[in-house]
Amino acid sequence: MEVSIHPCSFGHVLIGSETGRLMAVELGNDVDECYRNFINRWAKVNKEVSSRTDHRIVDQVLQAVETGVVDPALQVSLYAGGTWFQTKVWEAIKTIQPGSTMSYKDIAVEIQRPDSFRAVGTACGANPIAIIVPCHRVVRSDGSEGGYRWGPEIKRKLLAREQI
DNA sequence: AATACAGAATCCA
DNA sequence: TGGATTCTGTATT
Repeated sequence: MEVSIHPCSFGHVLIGSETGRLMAVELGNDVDECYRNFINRWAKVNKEVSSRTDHRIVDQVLQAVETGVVDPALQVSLYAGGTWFQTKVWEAIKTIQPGSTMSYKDIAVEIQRPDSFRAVGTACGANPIAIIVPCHRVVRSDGSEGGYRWGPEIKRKLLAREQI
């Protein structure tokens, strides 16, 4: 996987890609924190890391991070390192449109496991592709925001800028 | 083997 | 209105 780290309006963002597809997006306050998050998340998957950069993907991700608009041509891979349950959750999250939200319960129903809403929360926290897989659009069924792996402030900012 | 989580429905006071 | 109880998948201890 080709990994690079860039400054952005949320601090720093780590971008990982492989064979032309986006594999990882991590946030952090500085380069160290980004890389630590990345290592922790991918510890179980034996992946080679190179510092080569896929400029096309980096450009697409940086634009998405800064504007919230994701280039439809961006190829994303959800199938590396997650359990079956997590993969289903991420697939469901990816279909949430900008400006709209779903509850953890909604996601659970969507993946045919209506009682696993609590586990859905855990799976969201394991999302390897920040912002592009819009786990910030998953909120509590009572209307409150719920938690966020990279800090509730970022979740609030992301939701606020998408309000139609 | 037990606990802790980015949640939610239900029961009971 | 608010606390305890139960449910679920994973990681951590």
